[in-house]
Amino acid sequence: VKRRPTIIDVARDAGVSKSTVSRVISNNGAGVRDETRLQVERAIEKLGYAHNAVASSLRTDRTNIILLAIPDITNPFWPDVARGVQDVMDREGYAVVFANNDWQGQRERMFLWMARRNRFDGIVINPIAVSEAELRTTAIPAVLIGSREGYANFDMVGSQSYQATRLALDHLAQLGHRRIGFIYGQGVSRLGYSRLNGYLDFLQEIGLSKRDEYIVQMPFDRAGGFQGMQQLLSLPQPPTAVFAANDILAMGALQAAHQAGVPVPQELSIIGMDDIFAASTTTPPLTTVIKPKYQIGQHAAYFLLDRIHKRGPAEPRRKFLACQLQVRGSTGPSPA
Amino acid sequence: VKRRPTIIDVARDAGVSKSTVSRVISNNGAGVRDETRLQVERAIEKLGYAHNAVASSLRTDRTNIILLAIPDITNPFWPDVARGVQDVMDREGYAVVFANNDWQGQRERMFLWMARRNRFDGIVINPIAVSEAELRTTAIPAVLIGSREGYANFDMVGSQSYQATRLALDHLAQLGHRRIGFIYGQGVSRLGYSRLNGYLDFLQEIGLSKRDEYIVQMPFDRAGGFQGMQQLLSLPQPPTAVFAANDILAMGALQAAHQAGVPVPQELSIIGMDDIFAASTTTPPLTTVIKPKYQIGQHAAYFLLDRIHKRGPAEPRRKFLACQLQVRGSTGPSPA
DNA sequence: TTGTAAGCGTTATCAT
DNA sequence: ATGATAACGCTTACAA
Repeated sequence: VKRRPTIIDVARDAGVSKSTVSRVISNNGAGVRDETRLQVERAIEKLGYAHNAVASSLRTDRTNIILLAIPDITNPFWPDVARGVQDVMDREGYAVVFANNDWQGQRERMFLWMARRNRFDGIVINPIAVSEAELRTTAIPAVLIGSREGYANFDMVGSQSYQATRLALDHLAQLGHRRIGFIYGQGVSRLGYSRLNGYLDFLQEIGLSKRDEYIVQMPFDRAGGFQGMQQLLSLPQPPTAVFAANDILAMGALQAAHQAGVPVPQELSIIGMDDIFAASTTTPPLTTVIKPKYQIGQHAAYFLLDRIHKRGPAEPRRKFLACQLQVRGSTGPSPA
Repeated sequence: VKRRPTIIDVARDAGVSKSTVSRVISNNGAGVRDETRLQVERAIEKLGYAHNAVASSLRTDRTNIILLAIPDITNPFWPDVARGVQDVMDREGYAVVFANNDWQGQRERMFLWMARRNRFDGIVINPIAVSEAELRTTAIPAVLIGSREGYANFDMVGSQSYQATRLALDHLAQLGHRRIGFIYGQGVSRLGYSRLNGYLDFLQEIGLSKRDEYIVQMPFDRAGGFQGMQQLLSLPQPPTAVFAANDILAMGALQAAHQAGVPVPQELSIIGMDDIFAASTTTPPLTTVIKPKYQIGQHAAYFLLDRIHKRGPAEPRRKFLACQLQVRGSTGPSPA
């Protein structure tokens, strides 16, 4: 029976005390004579010693693990954000693990509890069901991705989605569209509301009346976009342009138009949001609004680091990055 | 200054010993009088006590966390597999966290070290760079997803990809195709080799000579498929059918065909592999080979649980699930 | 059924 | 620069 070696075994083999071994390992050798350090390193090598982070965490109360909680790993929006988070966190020595909840609130809670029980050092989350109070009782520094009402005490990083909505709708209006549909996702959250508001405000501003049948809410995935568009196309007077709350929905919508034989953009314009990679490869390529995904991830990481190290202002911070219109082939002049 | 409460605080408040508190928490009350248990539970509630899994793990040497290491979170193949793993692991009380390495071997290693240092209980991995030896020194029960040469000591779960390749090529051959191209991914690994072999064997069997210019290796993503197809189309005598090693590549290829104005399937047939959701929504919808993704995940979890609990056979186990042809619109009779 | 006490493998404090 | 020693918060024999 061979136990895993501990620093005590290493200390014995190197002929020093375990404190010295610990110094070599965690302060990477600061305050240790070079010769001694080498001795210890040789012993570590020889015994195949592996640092026990669990014991270390118990003592230091830090794990160097960050949880990134997202609803839908299938949406290519997230990997870009994740890269931003990881690139920053990596440099600071944190590992970022993903927690995908598949739009299930229960799963989201489960992961939050796991993070708490295992004393993860921070959380970056796009919340779907968890309340601010729950997030607070987690007692782990957290920053939110996206814009949410009712999380006044947390840092938040997202994009200017109201502005982004306007960008999209303005584009359609300038092309002469007057019958503009809107497809957005349901989820348990308020996600999409700022876009819905942007949509409603805009209609009013340019003097169009709201038509309830032009607003459809569907599951936040490609199939949802597909269904949503089918529903819009089945109307006696379908819209000539459709704004989808994200590219995934828009791609589903585009697919539905294809299947129904409606030419895009000649008879129907479709615009999305996010600018995921796939948006550029549809037929026709999707007009959309570019969201600074990677930067969102980076800023979330910066905020989180400040929280973890208790530096920076105590009040919650907000950062909403600007978006940009990306015109491609799925939008064109209104047929009317 | 308010410390986080420990079982000692709870014990004091409830007027019992900390062993009793521990029993209430971890054996969920077995061997504790109901009355005492209630007392303890009240104290837990009152103090807002949260179990410290780090301390617990140090003692028990178990964390109840499983690492799922994958190369490319962007590929919708993985979420389905992940769901299979999670659904099984959930029931056993394990949390599954994702480690996405973006095809970077260094990242993969980093996560493996994290899993080791933090004493994760198991690993499900689709390895890209890490060797069997490295995986072994991790000293954590692991099972591999996919079929790989040179990991003789590990359980492996995947699909019958050689058979799957034949399914695809047979379909093309029956449609009369004689000039069949092959696009596969690079990655650092041998991934795709069984498919390459299947391809070469098949050509030989039906009496076609291998044409090197028909075999292209590209990055394992949509852009790779796009480029690969461009390359094939630029040949003096391009293939009439292309087999792509997965749907992502196939979708990129389809896109390239569209852009080049080559009608699919009239002048060019494209077949993929995996049957990710998006494959059914391209124009035309993609003919592909269905892989039992969810089941692969489930079986990997079963194997892993057996390893963790040291039950089941000691020898490495293999499970390769059968695939199935899914004919859609992207394949048709050879134009020749 | 409950309590006592000995670890688990570190890090941090204080001497030397 | 190094060593002794006391935590960190929990689980688990063993005893009562």
